[in-house]
Amino acid sequence: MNARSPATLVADTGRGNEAAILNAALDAFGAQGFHGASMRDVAKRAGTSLSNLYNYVPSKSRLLAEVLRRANDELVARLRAAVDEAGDDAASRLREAVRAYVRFIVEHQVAMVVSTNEVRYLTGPDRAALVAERDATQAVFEEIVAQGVAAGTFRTPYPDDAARTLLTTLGAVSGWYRPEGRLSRGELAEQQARYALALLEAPLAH
Amino acid sequence: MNARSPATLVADTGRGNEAAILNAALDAFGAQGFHGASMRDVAKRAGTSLSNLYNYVPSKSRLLAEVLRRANDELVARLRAAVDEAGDDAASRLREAVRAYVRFIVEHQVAMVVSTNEVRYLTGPDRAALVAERDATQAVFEEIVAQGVAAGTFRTPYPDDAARTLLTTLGAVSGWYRPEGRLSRGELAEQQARYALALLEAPLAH
Amino acid sequence: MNARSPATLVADTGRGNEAAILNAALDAFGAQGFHGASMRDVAKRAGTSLSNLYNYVPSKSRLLAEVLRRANDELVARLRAAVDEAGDDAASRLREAVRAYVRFIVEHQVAMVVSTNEVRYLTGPDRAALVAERDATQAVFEEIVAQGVAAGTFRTPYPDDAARTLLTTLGAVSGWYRPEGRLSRGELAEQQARYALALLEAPLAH
Amino acid sequence: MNARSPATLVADTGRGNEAAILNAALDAFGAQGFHGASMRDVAKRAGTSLSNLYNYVPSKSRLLAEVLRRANDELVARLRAAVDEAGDDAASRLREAVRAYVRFIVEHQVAMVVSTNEVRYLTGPDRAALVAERDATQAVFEEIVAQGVAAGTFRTPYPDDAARTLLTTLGAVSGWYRPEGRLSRGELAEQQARYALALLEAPLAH
DNA sequence: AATGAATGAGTCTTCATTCAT
DNA sequence: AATGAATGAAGACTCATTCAT
Repeated sequence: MNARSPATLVADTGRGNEAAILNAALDAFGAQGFHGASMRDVAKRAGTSLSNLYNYVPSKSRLLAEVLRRANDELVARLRAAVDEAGDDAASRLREAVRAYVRFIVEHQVAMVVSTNEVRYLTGPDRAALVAERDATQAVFEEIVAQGVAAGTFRTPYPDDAARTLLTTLGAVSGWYRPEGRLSRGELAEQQARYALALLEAPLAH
Repeated sequence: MNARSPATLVADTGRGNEAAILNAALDAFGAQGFHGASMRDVAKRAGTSLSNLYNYVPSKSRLLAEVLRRANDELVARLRAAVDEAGDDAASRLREAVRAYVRFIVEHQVAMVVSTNEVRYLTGPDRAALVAERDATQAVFEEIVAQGVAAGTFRTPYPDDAARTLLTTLGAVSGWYRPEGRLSRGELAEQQARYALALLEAPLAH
Repeated sequence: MNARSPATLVADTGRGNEAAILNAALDAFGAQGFHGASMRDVAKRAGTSLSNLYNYVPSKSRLLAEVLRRANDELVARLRAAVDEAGDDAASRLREAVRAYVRFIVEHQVAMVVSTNEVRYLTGPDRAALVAERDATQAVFEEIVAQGVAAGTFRTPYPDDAARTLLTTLGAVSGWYRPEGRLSRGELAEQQARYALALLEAPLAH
Repeated sequence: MNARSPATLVADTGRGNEAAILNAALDAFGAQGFHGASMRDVAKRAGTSLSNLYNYVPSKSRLLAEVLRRANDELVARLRAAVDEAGDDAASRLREAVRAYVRFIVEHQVAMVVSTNEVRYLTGPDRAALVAERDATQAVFEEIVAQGVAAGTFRTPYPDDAARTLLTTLGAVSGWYRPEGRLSRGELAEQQARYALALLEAPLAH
């Protein structure tokens, strides 16, 4: 799988059509929304029969939940790895976090779109689990912001809301990013990193 | 209607149940999404019969279109008024635009949520019309950014994408704003204005 | 409607297809059982479309409940009327009750069959309501039995269980009665009345 | 297995899961009816997989047939044995037959319930076979009745229908019997025997 | 004998929409 | 402008059954 091509989120799980189904669900929900996509649509995309879906997943909403869980797992893992490998100072850690985030969006745009738009249709424990994972993502950024503010690197007067604002801004990238767009992946990451630092009122070189 | 309380978007139109239906549609689409809400849901919320809906609106998608059009009209009007009344310099015009935007969100949160999440389900001319209106909104900000960059007030190296980023960031406020939240409406506007100026790399007083 | 021909249970209700639907449901449930009959079957029998059913009834089980309720109402009403019109002594009151019961079975055999076999598929309040009505039916007989025992007319040592046994025995008639059978309606009633009196150990003329 | 506790109908057959499956089917059909119970339900109750069912039974309806056949075999066998061991006179033979019947119901209530309610869903030869067995059961009672009538012991004017009425009355016991009920097994048998004799208008000691 | 994956027909129910009144 | 009745297509999900292993 070329790193440049939009990778499918779920690799073969060694269990029949499972991966195909999860990826198909992601695509279907991305293209038509959770309520706009039917289980038949998903089955068609997965190249299997409608009823066979239910050998893998007990319901449509659990299918959404499963797909979102996997997407978030992947995102969180990437973020943590990126931050861990970055240097010590807040600015470079932030930069690496943003880079990883952008990379995830570029490679799994649909996953991000679905993640952003369809979580609201989760209910009960599935919703709670997802919210918890989102909080974990946010915590990564909150910690960096706190560190930078403590060090005097970030001078924003609203550090408390900054991480959330950052995340929604970043997440929104999945709404308009096009592979054939003006900016390369690297430039996009650079741009978003600069936006992030500016938002936090880090001193910038002009 | 007290300006502080969440106002209904559509005031009485002098045509039977029209306003009730449009507002009901807004609420229904906001609560369950376009495909998740049924015409029956809308009728119930509007306090009328299912079939009577079709005396006012020819189809469900036209209902969405109509509702979104009104929301956008209102938003654009407010933005233009705010910018016109502001001073001449880019920074204060931006500040007023952000203020107006935040005020709209606070007063018509559901309208903003629906506007953000459900446009994708419009098709054909309805979609085109809406996109055009959105572009008008964006143009307001683009013009301010261009002005500020020309005047050297905004030093962002990415002025082209800045307006869009600004708008999505602002729009996202509708996703988390709660009337009972920590910040007052004024403080929220102030915060968002500061974020905006920071993003554009306007010199800030520390 | 000739009293000799099997009458439909529900007469025109003045509300569209309602009567047709309820009678169709009765027939369908009678012929194939509650779970064996599909809503499509009911619709077909009623001469309307599947979806139109739901303009009259919210669910399949509520349809069963409604049908059973009406059948029981009719039965109870007939029983009470018959007993009221009978003389004072237990034996003749019993005889009239049995007669009325048999007449109901003959005229509404399917209703009785469904009533006997499909109540078990009711749940919740629908079940409770039906059970209550059944108890009302049983109470009619219990009272007669108690009266007869008190008067010394009925000498059974098991008066407590007699009413129930009587009712199930009578109800079972709906399982084998055939209009073209050996016994006329009157003879059938006479036979069942004699069985009933014998069961209660009333002195019989030999 | 304690004779007092409700025994499973089918003992180990020495063929893998066969007994478990047949007993599970009985329970499932008893709890939800033939059409209300799915093969999946049966498999779950049997503790095996859905597809494994088909290694023992070719279809759902044959499963019902098999189960009913075994139940009836057992019942007929018990009846015959009881009658054979009884004395010569009709009254005591009837008494023993009723006793055996009640004992069967108490020990295999579910089997009786299914037998009563679900035969109607059999078709073709399965149905014919079952009907034949039922006729055998009825014949046992018919013969006793005939004998008693001939001897002047039973004075009912309707001997022809008496056996059937007796059997449905007895069978209905399975519909309301509860192990924790007021009457012991012996008392229940006694009560039903008395009902039977009364129905046949045998002279009773008062 | 046992399983998990697969399927096509069928389940109940809801959909957006139309029509007669 | 307003309603209740009506409809055909589609919704999610389950059915009994088969097949490869």
